[in-house]
Amino acid sequence: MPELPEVEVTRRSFADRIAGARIESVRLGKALRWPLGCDPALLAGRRVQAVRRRGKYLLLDLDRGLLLLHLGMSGSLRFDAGLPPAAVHDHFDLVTDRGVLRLNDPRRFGAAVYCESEQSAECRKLLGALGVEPLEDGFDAGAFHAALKRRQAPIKQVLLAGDVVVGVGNIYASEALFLAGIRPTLPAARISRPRAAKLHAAVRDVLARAVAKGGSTLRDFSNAQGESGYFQLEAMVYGREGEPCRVCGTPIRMIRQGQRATFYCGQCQKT
DNA sequence: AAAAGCCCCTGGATGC
DNA sequence: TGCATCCAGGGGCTTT
Repeated sequence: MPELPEVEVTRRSFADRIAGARIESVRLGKALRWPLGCDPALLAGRRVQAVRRRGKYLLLDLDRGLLLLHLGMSGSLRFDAGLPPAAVHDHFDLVTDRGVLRLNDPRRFGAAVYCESEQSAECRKLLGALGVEPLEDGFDAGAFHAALKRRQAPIKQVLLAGDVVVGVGNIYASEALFLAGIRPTLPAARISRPRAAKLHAAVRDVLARAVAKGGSTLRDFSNAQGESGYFQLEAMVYGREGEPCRVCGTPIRMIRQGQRATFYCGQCQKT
């Protein structure tokens, strides 16, 4: 479910409210992707100072150490005082004096991992290879083009890999390529400078619009206050196999790239 | 170094 | 209604 926009919207929905909160306890449910990495009791008494985002990870800065949270494929966070008792898929509760931060994640691809610091081996293993943030100034069209030049893999898979640019998930990869008029199967290295610039703009545009709208979501996304994205991003191609292209009317095609579905318009994305 | 596959897990939709 | 099959928004790890 969560790509960069959903993670960012989630972050914004509780960052200010949790900043300064004192951790009282941690409750763990069934195992997530990785173990917490420390004795939960060790966290009691620490304070949450800030919540940052790196790619699709959320970083909770504590007065000592930090907590990495990832929503995986099916995770969502809530932060509130007076949450109901933990239910089946609630696998992590950070109980604070201002409320409980709860990770609900049916498929358990998500994670909550404690790191002593951002320089720790554990933290670097998870965050070290991540590419640039698409919505920050470091995302530069020229550098983006140069990075694509070094990759022979299909552009869709390079976008998804996250080592060039982070946060572009399966939905927005298809959407950005449609906006840029680029065929998803095109080897990244074959994209010209002007077309790379167009893709650069498309990635920014689609992600920024989704953040502004409160997180697009095809199904059931809600932020940490339990509010749905009040708007469903109208997908141009994602999930629309066989339906007419919104620009030219040609039926949208679906293919598989690395076990993931890709959608595109054969007419608007000829090369 | 880069690319391609595999796999973790549960639930909902679809088909017989 | 019941059961099998397929599919899902991520990403680290292992193998080529």
